[in-house]
Amino acid sequence: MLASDRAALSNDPIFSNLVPAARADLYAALRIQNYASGEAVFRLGDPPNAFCCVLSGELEVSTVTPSGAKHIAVHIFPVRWVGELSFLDGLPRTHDVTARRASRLAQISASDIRRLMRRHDEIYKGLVANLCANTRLIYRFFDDFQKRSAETLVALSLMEILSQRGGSRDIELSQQALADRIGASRQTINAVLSRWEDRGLVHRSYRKVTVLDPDALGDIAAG
Amino acid sequence: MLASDRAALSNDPIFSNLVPAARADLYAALRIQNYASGEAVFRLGDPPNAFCCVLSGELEVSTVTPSGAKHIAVHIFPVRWVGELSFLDGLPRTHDVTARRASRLAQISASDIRRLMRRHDEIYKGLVANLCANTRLIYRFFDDFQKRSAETLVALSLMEILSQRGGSRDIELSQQALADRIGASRQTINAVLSRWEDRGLVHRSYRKVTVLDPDALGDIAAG
DNA sequence: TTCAGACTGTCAAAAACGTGACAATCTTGG
DNA sequence: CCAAGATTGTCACGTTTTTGACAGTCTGAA
Repeated sequence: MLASDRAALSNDPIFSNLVPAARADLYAALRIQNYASGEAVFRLGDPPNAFCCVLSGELEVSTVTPSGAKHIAVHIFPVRWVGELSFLDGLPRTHDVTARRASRLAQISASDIRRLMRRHDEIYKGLVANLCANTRLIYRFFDDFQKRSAETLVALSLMEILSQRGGSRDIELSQQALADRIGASRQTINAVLSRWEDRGLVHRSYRKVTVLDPDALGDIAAG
Repeated sequence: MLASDRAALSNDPIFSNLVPAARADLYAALRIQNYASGEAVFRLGDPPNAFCCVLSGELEVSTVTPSGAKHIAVHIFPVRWVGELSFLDGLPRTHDVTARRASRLAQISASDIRRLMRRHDEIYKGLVANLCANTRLIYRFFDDFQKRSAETLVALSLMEILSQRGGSRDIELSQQALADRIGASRQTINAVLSRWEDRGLVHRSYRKVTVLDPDALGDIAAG
């Protein structure tokens, strides 16, 4: 484990203030692993293999629709944990989870996390807290996505991603990826971004959108 | 508590096989209450007042969109519990919950459910199990709703409701309620149901849709 | 029983969105 | 460096869906 890994973990909102005994056990179970861009972390329908924390990089949580299109449910940035649901109910994975770029993950194997959940109530409660946060997020998405124009949905998605990773206003997503996230066509995304660029709200570049006027985008998202 | 209430509770998938001590405490905390059609059970943003089990009737879980339209996230039928999320993370209600018809609820007050969660690990785990089930349901909705035609969405919703309450094939929802559930206009719902009635798949009546050919509807939902 | 309010059936016009196509541009691996 | 593959910009066309409107029907409460 690198110093940067420790630094990342210290910002973990779920487990950063465990009692020392639980923290020691948790950290002892961590295995750092690098994933290449495009590499699968979990697969839909699989029994759970691990509980993971994104230390750097970015994960994509997605499914494939019956017609073969990809639907991206959410993007996950450091420092967030993924994969608690299957350990809390014992059922298969609900989504594919893929590294969207070179990413560094702290993983706990299935047997270790089950042991840790049994041994330390705080760790069990950490998984529950993570599930609560994810459930609130998905509820909000589900409701926000109803009866909204493509323009509003793009604004909502960009604002959500900005809020997940403060700092840069660059959003490194292709127009196709944005389309897969909101269930629109690439051309519609392109048209929306074109209009916005003309108005000076964003700047388009290759596989990237730079938000220039977050307030205006927020207004569109709220509309 | 009536005999019918006890019968309903014995079908509860979450708490029906608790150890006797926990079950006795849980049942002692139950307060049966009747709600009139349209009456509010929870309200979005409120601190949690109770954890509830629908014994008879039907609840509607909804939010209001910025434009004032209602979005119905899900309908809840007997015997299901609602309201665990706010007790697990201590945050406000995510949705309005309303009785869609005269309904009978078994309720546990906020202070009682918090006490029971602390005292009986099995009861805490019951809330977690309920949250897991609800989260899986909403994940499935969120993914299923992407890139689908209104016709497919109506079929999906009808099939989901049928699966929640086996038995009758009557679905007592107005066309407006169906529209609010899938984020479409009432006229679109009407057109879809008209087409289906012509083909003999459903029968329309006042505030009600009767499914005549569930297999054909399932095929449409899968498309 | 009656009546107000809710619900349904239907239509035409307009807006939003998807599809297919094609050329130009950018990135990446060999 | 170069070529293959991915990404972008843009267009025309067709389809789906929304919107607004209005008349007729049904229900539930007074």
